Amino acid sequence: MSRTALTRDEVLEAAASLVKQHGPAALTMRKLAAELGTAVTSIYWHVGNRESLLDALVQRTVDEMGAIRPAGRTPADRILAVARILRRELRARPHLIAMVHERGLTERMFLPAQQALVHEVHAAGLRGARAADAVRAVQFQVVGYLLVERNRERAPAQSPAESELWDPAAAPHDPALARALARPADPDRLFLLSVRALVHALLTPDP
Amino acid sequence: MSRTALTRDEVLEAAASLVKQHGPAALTMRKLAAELGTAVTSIYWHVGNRESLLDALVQRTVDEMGAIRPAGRTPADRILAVARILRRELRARPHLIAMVHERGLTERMFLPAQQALVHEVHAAGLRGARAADAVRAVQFQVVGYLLVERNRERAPAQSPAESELWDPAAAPHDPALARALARPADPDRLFLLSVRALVHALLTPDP
DNA sequence: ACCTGAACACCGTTCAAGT
DNA sequence: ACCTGAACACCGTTCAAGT
Repeated sequence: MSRTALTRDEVLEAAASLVKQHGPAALTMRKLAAELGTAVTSIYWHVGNRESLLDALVQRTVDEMGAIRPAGRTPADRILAVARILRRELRARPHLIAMVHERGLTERMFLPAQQALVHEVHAAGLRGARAADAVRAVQFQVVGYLLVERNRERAPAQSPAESELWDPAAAPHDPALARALARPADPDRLFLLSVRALVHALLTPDP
Repeated sequence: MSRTALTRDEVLEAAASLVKQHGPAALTMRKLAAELGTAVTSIYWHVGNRESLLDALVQRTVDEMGAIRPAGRTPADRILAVARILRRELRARPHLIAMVHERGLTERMFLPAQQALVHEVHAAGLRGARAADAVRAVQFQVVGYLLVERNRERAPAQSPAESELWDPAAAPHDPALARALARPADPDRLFLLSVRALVHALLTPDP
């Protein structure tokens, strides 16, 4: 009896900390045991195995995502607010998106956001199947954007970089465009611009 | 001398086949060696190590993505065609997207598409930084959508499924909307709808 | 009820030795 | 130039044995 009794919560806490610091790949049962000062096999008693340990971690975070109360004057503004809130929440948990997705909990995690979107789309006057399409289009766009953004951050330096691909000679007709593409993208601005454009189109009645 | 001489190409071919069938995780050096009928260590002589083997595989596929020649009457139609071509190409290589991304080659792989988009956005009258934003917004949307779609397919059954989350009681004001959200999304339709909406907004001059 | 070490079947990789 | 088996350091997991 070298330490106070190990608890399941203690295991989850230590595992979450390892994942947060170095990503899910760094979470090995042996390192976790070392961190906790116990034998590897004790962990199995508390959480079953590595897979259900990760499941529990993911479930925990999904539960943390509470209701979403977007601010804004118009439905379009509030949809944009939902998108920003989602982005902020997910960026605070950088390893989570992929883990949640792999475990098939994405829809569960986005339910609060989806409900907020349904509300706003309804307020904007959309009904039935058309409203459902709008909700899903926004949801896919936001989640997709976050996946791309996350992957870009995680990826090592691109080679060749966009800056090399777009030297002015590549677009002789529009050097300003070439310069703009050679500069790194501003993810914040591009996110807002994209969502705003999509929402605008979805909420505008067809001609 | 139990077999004809092993070549680097032969190794890549066998590795590609393993990845295509069971995903990158199933590609172990030992299984690959068994498949080829050689000692594990022979593979190292030809390709260095597992990581550079995967690099070579990815590089190979990136090279396969040639120029993109979209058809259509208007720039908007041709941008939509670019999006469809990208979707088709990437869906033909289901394990590739993530692998390319992890290796930081996404921008390289999308260069042909990016050039096609630049051309169309220019044809639509956009210039400079505004054109660059439009190109990137479409690119992010398409890639993001494909990542989400891919993840959905790979993910096991969601629990609870959307159908359970959206029983009619959940949206008393609009039962048609609830029914639509309870049905599984049609990824084809949603993709076209989303891209069309975004492109429409990006190409329309600001009010 | 909780914890342990030994053991098993898998990895990727290195290296000295062969032809 | 090419191939080999032995060996190392790592995995996740099981299990019989302890308290």
